[in-house]
Amino acid sequence: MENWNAPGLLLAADDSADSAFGQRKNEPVYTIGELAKKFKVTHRTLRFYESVGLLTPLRHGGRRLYGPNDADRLAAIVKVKKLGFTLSEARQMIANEASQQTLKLSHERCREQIAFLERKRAEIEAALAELRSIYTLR
Amino acid sequence: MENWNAPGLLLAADDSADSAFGQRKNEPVYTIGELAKKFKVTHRTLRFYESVGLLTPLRHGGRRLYGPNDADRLAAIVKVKKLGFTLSEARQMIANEASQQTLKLSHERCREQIAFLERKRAEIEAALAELRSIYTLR
DNA sequence: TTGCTCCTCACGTCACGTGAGGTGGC
DNA sequence: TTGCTCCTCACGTCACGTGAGGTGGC
Repeated sequence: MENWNAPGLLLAADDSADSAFGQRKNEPVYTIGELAKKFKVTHRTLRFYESVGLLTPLRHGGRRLYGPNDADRLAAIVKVKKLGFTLSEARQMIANEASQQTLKLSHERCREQIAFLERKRAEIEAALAELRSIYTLR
Repeated sequence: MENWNAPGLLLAADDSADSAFGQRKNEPVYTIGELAKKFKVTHRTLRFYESVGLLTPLRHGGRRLYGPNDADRLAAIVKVKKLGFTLSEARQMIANEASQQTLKLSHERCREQIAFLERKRAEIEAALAELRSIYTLR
């Protein structure tokens, strides 16, 4: 693929070529459709993230243009969401970070989330057991 | 507790004493607070279920009075929700049933739900693995 | 001219949560 | 009079989904 960092990997050090808009030059730029496809989200999701200030793409004409910074932020958001956190929490965890790959996740908050997901898993397993008994019973 | 059937158990046959309001006589009646406590739901939830036609309690003055039929229906709703179905699905599954304990759950729909919950469980387990690695890493 | 991708409203969805402001019986 | 439980609006929440109606470049 392109020279873009996969989610979870280190961010290439490039502190010299940031433009006035906070976008690095000579790096990939995506339309909304391209970025949506890359991260398996909808156009609507990207516009929604922008409306709540999580993404701030440039514009070319009326069209949105997403640079590497946007892609990095989106990668972080998607990752945090997969861990079961809300967008508000995502906002805090990726705020003011030089590298979005290093999430602001306290030990305490991490414990809580683990406990929360374990409860959810237990609920799902109870439901599965019940459904399987219903299924084989009939 | 009272002579009310626990969720999941058979419904006592009592087709002789239904009043004009579809409530059996000489059987427990609950206020909204009592029913809420019994099923560990909020007042708001019971009012919401009524607003969408899932429950139809009688009234005494302005106050709601829930009879055994309401309790049976609520037991069924709570059970269906625990299996991960929506309220719309709950409505279909308990519609026009002599006994709410026998859910209208087709083999096909049952399979689908099992598959759905297995996917969710896999997502949760992936998240847990990631969170645990983050937790021990720091 | 036709397709494709993009745009901006703006209401809808799901299952309630959360006040505000008030009533009625012990 | 004070508490307690109940009542009815009605807006808020979360994360988008889903049209409607229109634009712009190949």
